[in-house]
Amino acid sequence: MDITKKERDCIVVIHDNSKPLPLRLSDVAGLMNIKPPTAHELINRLLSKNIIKKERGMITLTDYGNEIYSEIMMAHRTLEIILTRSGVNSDKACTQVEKVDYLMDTSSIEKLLQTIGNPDKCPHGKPVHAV
Amino acid sequence: MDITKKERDCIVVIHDNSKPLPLRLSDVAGLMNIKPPTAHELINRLLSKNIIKKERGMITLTDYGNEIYSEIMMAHRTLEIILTRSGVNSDKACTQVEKVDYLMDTSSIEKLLQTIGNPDKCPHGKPVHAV
DNA sequence: TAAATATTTTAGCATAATACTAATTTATGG
DNA sequence: CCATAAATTAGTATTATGCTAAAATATTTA
Repeated sequence: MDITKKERDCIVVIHDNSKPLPLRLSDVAGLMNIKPPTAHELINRLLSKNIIKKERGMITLTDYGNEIYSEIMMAHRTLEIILTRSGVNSDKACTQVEKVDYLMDTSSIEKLLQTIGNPDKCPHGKPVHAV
Repeated sequence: MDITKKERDCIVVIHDNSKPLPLRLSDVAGLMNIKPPTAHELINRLLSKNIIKKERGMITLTDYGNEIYSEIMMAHRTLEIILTRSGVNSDKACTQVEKVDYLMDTSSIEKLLQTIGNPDKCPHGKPVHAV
């Protein structure tokens, strides 16, 4: 399943801001700096792809959405580690990797991850295999 | 300067097929599997970005276009080497890397390249710093 | 050179992703 | 039940991508 950059960002925003309470459409709009109708459109696309679900206004990732999130994060942290180990500063590494972490196949990323020694922490201290 | 995936592909096609003769619009269309009007549109975008030039129907990269091409190739080969060294097969590495080689900053790629030992050949034997 | 062929360009249209304003509808809370 | 807040719809816009059909240019060749 291919997703766009905005869909990727939306998945990450929903995952990372669902505690203590699940997000509503207006929260997503606020967090993504877009207007509610734009968020509505984006959310509808993610709903139709079965990546998120909405129950009484509460937006959460589906199991499938969580899988996608985990894959994005695995790629993100793997590539981030590779860049920072080469001397790219953390913030720069993060912005660079954000552009590509949702594009590559998990099978290739897994091989990379193994090569760099299966670290369980990324440069920011978050687990490489997030849920 | 940001370019799109199709613009990236067009730059590569123009560079890699300019010998023995420079390409014409219909050649670009043929090589990219798109119809001439679509190629026309794409070529116009690249002309207005000063990436290519057209003289008597002959399409070539500008100096700026060649710079962009070199950066794409440097990123391509750097990432390709990293993937293949992790055990990803050449063809797979290439298709994965094509998705991202035009998106990342050259400064980060240069650091990666240094880390992997500044090889002057990529897995396919082409120089890492192509002109 | 003139006719035939090939190439390029224009016009018109379509889709997907992104984004907005304004208006309407639906919820929620007091 | 009413006021406010949130969500949705309607309408519009832009950029990138892609098409067909037609018109305009070039090029080639007879």
